[in-house]
Amino acid sequence: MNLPRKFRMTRQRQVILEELKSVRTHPTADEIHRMVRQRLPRVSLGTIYRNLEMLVECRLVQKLELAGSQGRFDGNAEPHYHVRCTECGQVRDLMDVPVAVKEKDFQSVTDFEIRGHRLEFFGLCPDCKKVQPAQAG
Amino acid sequence: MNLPRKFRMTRQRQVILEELKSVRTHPTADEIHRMVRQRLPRVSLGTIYRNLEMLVECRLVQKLELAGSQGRFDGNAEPHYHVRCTECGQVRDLMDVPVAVKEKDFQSVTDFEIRGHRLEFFGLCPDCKKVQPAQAG
DNA sequence: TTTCCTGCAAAAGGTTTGCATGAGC
DNA sequence: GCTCATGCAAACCTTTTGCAGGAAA
Repeated sequence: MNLPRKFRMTRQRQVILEELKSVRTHPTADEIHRMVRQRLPRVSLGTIYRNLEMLVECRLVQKLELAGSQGRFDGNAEPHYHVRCTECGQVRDLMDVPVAVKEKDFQSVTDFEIRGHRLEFFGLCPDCKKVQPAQAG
Repeated sequence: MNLPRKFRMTRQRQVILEELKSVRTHPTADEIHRMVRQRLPRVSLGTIYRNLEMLVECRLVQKLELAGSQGRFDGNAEPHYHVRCTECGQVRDLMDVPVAVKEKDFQSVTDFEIRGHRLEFFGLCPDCKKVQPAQAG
């Protein structure tokens, strides 16, 4: 991993990145803190936040600002969509989607200059689907 | 406005709803507090939050969980999309969009049961566009 | 040996909650 | 009069920040 010069590759930074790349669960800062603490027990939550911010800036990681109070982080910096389970809160990737949102199609109905978009699906994950099978209220 | 029985129509509740319906700016709780305080000077922020939560529950209002730290509220409870200015933070409606996101198209790439989606555009509002006209970094 | 980075702890925002008083119905 | 709702203030939760000591390069 080559960071832009001026940044140092510290042990904390390296472990945060490794842990984040190793999961597909889009953890919160607090969850990352718990993961990293198993390898570096003295790491502080402040360090997690500062490093995540830097990794986002370097485009090694992306921050997901989905519904819900906490920010989540994705070790895959490529733009892609997500589904969130409204019951248990877990977030998963939507890869290889067959269609795309074309920003051009929406440019005609606004005087804003559109530069990007964010699409998030919500519903029930396989496990929560078993518990609430049908279209409950 | 007919609230489900058990809820009372208090002056505070009425004014909050009126103010929210009177604007198209999707204000934050704090902004609503300031608006309502011009008519009810002693209203507290806690009351604003409690009432907004209740109005959302009654589907008279919708809460927008867009990027950015604060929740925003929309007096139009019909589902529709939004654009947010990345410079000044203002949020506007996107009405009469020519195309729609079809959830069915995305169902094939996930084992979640999709029940809804959220689409948010971001870019520059007309005013901020004047200041940063082109594709600045 | 110069910066940058860390751990710690406190502060900062936004939102929620406990409690005694006040007001719908 | 019975509840529900309010104002106030404190608590809460997530994220940010100040600082003195520590470690990359």
